[in-house]
Amino acid sequence: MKPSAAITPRPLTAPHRRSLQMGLLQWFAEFQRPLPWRQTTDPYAIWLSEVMLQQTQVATVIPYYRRFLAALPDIPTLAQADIQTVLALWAGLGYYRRAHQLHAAAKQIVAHHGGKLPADFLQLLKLPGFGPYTAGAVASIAFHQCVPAVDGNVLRVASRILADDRDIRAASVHKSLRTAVGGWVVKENAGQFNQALMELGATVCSVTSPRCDMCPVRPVCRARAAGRQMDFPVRRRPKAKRTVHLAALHIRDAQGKYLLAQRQNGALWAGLWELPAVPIAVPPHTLRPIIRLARRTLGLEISSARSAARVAAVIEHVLTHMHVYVYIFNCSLRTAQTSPHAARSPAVRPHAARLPAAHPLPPDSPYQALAWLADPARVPLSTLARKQFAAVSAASSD
DNA sequence: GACACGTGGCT
DNA sequence: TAGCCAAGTGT
Repeated sequence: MKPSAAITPRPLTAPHRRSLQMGLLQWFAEFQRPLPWRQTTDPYAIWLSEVMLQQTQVATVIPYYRRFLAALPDIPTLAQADIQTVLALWAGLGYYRRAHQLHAAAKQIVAHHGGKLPADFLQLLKLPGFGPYTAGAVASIAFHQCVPAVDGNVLRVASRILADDRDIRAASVHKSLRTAVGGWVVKENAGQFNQALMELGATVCSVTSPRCDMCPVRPVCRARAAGRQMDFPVRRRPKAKRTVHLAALHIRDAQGKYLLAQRQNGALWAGLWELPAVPIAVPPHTLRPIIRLARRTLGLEISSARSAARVAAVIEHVLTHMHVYVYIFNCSLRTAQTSPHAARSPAVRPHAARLPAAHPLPPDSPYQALAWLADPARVPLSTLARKQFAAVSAASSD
C-alpha cells in the first residue's frame, strides 16, 4: 500500500485515551527511575532540572544539577549571584545561553513576581528561556496545571501511538502533536502523566529499538498494531542539496585594488563582500558567455579582448541546503569604466559611495554595492569569499 | 522555516 | 566514521 498523504491523524478514541492514561500512570508509578529532581516539589529545583535537561542527557545533568542547587539553592540567591558564578556552575554543560537566561529570569521573578515562579503556563512562557516545553513541564510538574510538556521523546511516542506519517521535524507537526497530547493529559495528575510520557520515550519507546513487549501503551499504539513501530516517526529525507554554479570575476585596477561586491540585505550572506559573481546554468568554459550576464546583472562592461579566457580557479563550497561551485575568471573592465567615477545609483549605500570609485548597479542586482578595495580583509567576507581570495592569490603567485 | 547554539554518547 | 540525537529556545 502506498503511504498515505501526510494528514492529521484522527484522534484517539475515548476508550483508547483512558487506556493510555491508566496504563501509563501505573507503569510510571512502578518503573520510573529515581532521578534527583523527582525527589522534590520545589518549583525552582524543577525549573532548574528542566532547563539543564534541554538537549542534554540525564546522566550528564545529574552532577551539575546537584552542584548548582547546593551553591544557589533558591531564586533570590540565584538572582543576586554574579553571572560569572552562574556560568562557572554551568561550565561544561553547553548551551550557555541557558545559564544567562536562567539568571535573567531569576532577576525578573524577584523584581516582578515576589521571588516566586508564577504558577501559570502563559506567565511562565513570558520569562527568558521558557519555551512551550519548559513552560509546560514546570506548569504541570510544579504547579499541577493541565498542560502538555512535549519534548523530543513525547513527539516520538505520540508519532508512534498515532502512526502519524507527517514529517516529525516540521514545526507545524510539533504544534499539532502538542495539541493532540494536550487532549491526553490526565487533569488531576498532569505532572505525573507528562513525566510518564517522557520516561516511556526515554526508556521503552526508544529511537532505534522500541521494546514494545514491555510497553504499557502497546494496546493503543497504532504503529505497533500495524507492526510498523520502526517506521515512525517519519523524518523527511533531507532535501538533496541543489547545485549552483557561479562565475566570479577577478578584476583589479591599475593600483591593484580589487573590485568587490556587497550582497543585498535579506539575501544569503547578506551584507558580506565577495568577488562579483553571476549565476550560470552549467560550468563555463570561457569568459565569452559571462560578458553579457555581467553587463545585465552587475552593470559591468567586461573587456571582450580576453573573451576566450579560461577558468582561472574553481572553488567548491557546501552549505546546509546547497552545493556551490564558483568558477573564477581573471578579467578587466573596458577602459571607460576603469576610471574612478562617483556612485550615482540609489542601490549604492552611502558608506560604499565613500569608498574609492564605487560602481552603479542595476536595480535588480543581487548586490547592493560594488567598490574598489585595496585590502579585502578589511570588509566582512563570507567563508566562500575567503576561499575566493585564497584561490585568487594562489593563482596569481604562480 | 532555517539556523545557531555545546557537549557527549551511540551506531 | 560521519552523522544523528538528547527533557529546546531565540532569532
